Amino acid sequence: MPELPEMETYRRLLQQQIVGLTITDTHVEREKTINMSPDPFAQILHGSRFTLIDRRGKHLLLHLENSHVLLLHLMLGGFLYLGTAEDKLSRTSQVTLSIGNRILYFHGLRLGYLHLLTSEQIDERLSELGPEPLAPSFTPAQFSQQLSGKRGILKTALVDQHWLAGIGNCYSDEICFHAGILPTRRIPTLTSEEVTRLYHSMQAVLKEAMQYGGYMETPLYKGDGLTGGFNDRCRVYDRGGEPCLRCGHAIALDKLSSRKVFFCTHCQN
DNA sequence: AGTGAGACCCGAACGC
DNA sequence: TGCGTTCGGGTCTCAC
Repeated sequence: MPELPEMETYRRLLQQQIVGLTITDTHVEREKTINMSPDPFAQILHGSRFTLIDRRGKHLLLHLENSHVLLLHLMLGGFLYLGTAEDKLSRTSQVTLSIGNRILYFHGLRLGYLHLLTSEQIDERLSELGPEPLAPSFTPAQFSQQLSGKRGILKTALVDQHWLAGIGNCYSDEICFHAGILPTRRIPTLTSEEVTRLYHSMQAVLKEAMQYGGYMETPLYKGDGLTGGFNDRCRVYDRGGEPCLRCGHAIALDKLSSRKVFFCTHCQN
């Protein structure tokens, strides 16, 4: 579901929309979503100001001036909405934060969570994540070196958050399609030329998706013209049976350890 | 090390 | 219309 480009879109927009503003109220409808009782949660947050919105992999980090950090993972189906009290959706929003004259809704956090942590706890929690695919330090040589130790299937590696942080089911398929390489390939069979192509496709696909605001269906706020612009730009993901946009052959849908894989057998090999 | 299964959770989609 | 059932999907954990 929400992957790096979606979370990065949220990061950019929230950075503009809520940094500098103060939390005036909190509501927790589902206690499991947070990591403490609602009372201390409210006590720490109430009156605190957002100083920075950051992202690591698929996690969003909302930094507060009291040195605490809200760590958000949307998992599947989670989404955010920044609106007024009248905008409250009929579906449950597990946590809401009142910020200025608006409310930040955390919707659909079924398996997702919003944990309030200290900066030390954050470092601990995020230390297991692999490198950021778009970090300048993540070079083609680094990518190639990481792949060289692996014998498994390409897609499995791409979606492994410990190995590389931020890519999920959709973008792994989109990247492989862009590179013309089957996601089901065994890593040792990849030539160095193919590894280089994969690296550049990863950069291109993630950057394009970020530029168009990712594929989230709901805008972050009224008038948000960015979020979801990548929705109809997916080339293979969720297009099983539909014609490939490059060659017209039907997009194949397969399963790889209970995970869907979409690819074009004609354009990818 | 890689792979697969099961658990987690609940809205959505489906079947009758 | 409405009730019950199934399914999905990221991540963690535990087997093999």
